[in-house]
Amino acid sequence: MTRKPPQSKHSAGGKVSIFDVAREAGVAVSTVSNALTGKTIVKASTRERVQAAADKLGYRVSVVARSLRMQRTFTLGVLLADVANPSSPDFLRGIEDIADSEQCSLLVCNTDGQLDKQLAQMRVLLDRRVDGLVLLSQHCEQPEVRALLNGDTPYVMIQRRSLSHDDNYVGANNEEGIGAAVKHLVALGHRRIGLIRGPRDSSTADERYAAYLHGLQLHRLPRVAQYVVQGDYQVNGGYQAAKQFFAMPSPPTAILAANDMSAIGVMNAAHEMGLRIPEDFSLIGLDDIEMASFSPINLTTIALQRREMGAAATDLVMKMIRQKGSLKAKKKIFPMKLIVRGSTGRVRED
Amino acid sequence: MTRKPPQSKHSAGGKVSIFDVAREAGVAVSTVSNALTGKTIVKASTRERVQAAADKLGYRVSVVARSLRMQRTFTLGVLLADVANPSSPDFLRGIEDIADSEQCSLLVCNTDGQLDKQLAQMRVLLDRRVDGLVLLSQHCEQPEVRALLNGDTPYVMIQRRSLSHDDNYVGANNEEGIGAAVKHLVALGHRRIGLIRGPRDSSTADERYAAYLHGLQLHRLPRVAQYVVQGDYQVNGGYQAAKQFFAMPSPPTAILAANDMSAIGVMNAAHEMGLRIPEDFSLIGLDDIEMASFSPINLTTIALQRREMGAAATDLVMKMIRQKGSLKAKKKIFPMKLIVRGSTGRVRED
DNA sequence: TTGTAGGCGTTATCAG
DNA sequence: CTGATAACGCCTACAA
Repeated sequence: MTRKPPQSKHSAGGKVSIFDVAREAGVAVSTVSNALTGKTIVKASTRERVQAAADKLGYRVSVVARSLRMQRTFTLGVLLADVANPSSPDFLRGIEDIADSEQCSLLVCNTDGQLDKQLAQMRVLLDRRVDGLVLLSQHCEQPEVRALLNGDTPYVMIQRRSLSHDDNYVGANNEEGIGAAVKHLVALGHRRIGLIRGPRDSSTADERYAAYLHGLQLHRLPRVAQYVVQGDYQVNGGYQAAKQFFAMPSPPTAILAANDMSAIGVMNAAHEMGLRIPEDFSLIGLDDIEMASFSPINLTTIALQRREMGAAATDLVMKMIRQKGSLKAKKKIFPMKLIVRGSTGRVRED
Repeated sequence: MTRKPPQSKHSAGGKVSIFDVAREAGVAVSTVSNALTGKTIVKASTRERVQAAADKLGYRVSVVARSLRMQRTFTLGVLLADVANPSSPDFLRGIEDIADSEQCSLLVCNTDGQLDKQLAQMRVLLDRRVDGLVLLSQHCEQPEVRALLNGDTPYVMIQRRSLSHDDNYVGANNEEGIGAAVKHLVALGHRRIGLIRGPRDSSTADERYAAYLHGLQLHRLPRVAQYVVQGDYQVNGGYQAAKQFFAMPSPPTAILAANDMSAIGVMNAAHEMGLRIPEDFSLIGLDDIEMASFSPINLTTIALQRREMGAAATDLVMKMIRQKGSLKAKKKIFPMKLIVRGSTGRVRED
């Protein structure tokens, strides 16, 4: 029953609050709230008066206060390995497309692929009470990660699928993409096809490896253990792998790189060793980052619909947010398409 | 087991609050707050008890509530033209470096270089009460922008300087960078140097244009109006410009591109026209994005310390935040360095 | 249609 | 050292 001292306790800190607008417009705060959030319940004339008062005072709603009250922050957390990786921004744009249309903002974090950083960033995001989480190529089997994901914050995985848990998941049809690539190479006469694998603890890298093996089998090509080298999705990994390949007595005549960046690494190595592409060997990347299309690179690659995937993932999260968590995990798999450019050619006659 | 009987008015929504921890630990909420935020005022034994209770309940502070109370969101807003531009992520990493170390998160927005989008995003960021703003290559002279910047939210401009206002500013020494490039070309015997300009309404593009003119003057080269073509910092702009150049009866023997992406556009055009670099003409980019160093590109370019610039800018904002706005605008100019690679060579003897 | 009051989860201010 | 309590700015029953 403590009656509040109902006068000018507000507008003290310089910032103008909803109270000030109410006073200026001569209405109650609830009316201001209703008017400004476009509720049809307020009379047009009242709304105009409120709007005028708000404009006059330069009032801007505090999303912080609204978030606390509504238990909703209109914010999504995005976890990337690295924004600087050329394929990340495309996913991000897709995520943003949907987030924007849903009045949500994006809290973007880099993890550099390190588990401890990922955990720290996830905790920050959760403490900030983001409405949802979009996890791009993140660790997803580690128990600490699962523990954090166990809360009631909706999330979706992109390009990393858990075997033991049923998550929202957006990925690509690796079987299809890699299959087309192998087929393309075989058609050009290649029989010794090297693979630069993606990093460990990556379901996507595993899938692609399996697809590669399957491709070989399909075309009755021998499996040569040496022809599979571990990469890291980076230029350097591709460079090292290429060095390794070309030190072999009988090197592959074609290389399937884990991604375009790895393929670039191969190009660097080739240049250094005086090998020409596709005259001396063929090369296929994966991602179809913009760079791959530039004349000097001109890389045959397997395209990923990154922007669409980001958008689809975010769509899924938004749905879960709206449904208050009572939505069972959905999966969405996007097609992959082989883009033939200049880095592949007929096998050289030895 | 996670569900508790609703005995208190708190902990109703499933989320455990500071009240629950207080009850569990048998102390007051204020003590929990003090203990968990590491205030030395609490006795060690109490702190441990509180910590144990918090862990047991899985308590996580609500940054939302804290933000409302403290009038500080520990959030910075970042405005980019486009994350997908290869130079953006490097700035972003620099910004993140500092933000992370200051426990701040980043709200990242794209504006696509459009004024209306920029204004909308700024409003969103301000409504969210970000502690500070980092504006990368954004419009900064428009009155609507100034009006928004007029509030008490600290901000810093990167690569866009206002003539009429005294802002925090982080930029690069364009005079130095362009100067070195022109000098390099002149030393190689070039006397017809073309410039692909950056977009309009960009102080940086203006500065670089001025530096180019100054460079010509310094080496007593004639100013040829035709040799300056408008670009857009994109591949296509560079492509178009190159087409324009090589349609001239006496085209430039060297091209200075507004940035590396424009230079790539020139490379694409050259390839199409059967022109070789640097045999037929020399090319210099600007930014030194990673791509520029890849063997197939191998672009001579003017390097920008993007990550450092992002970090410096964020440092400035953080300082302003701490000083509660009573800090006069600072400027920081970073050096630019010419990186000579394979796209420049001696002028061809005609 | 409009007004009143309570509470979202914290931290800061005091009083013990 | 610890505890009670008042804001922070907003939305939303519910009352008028």
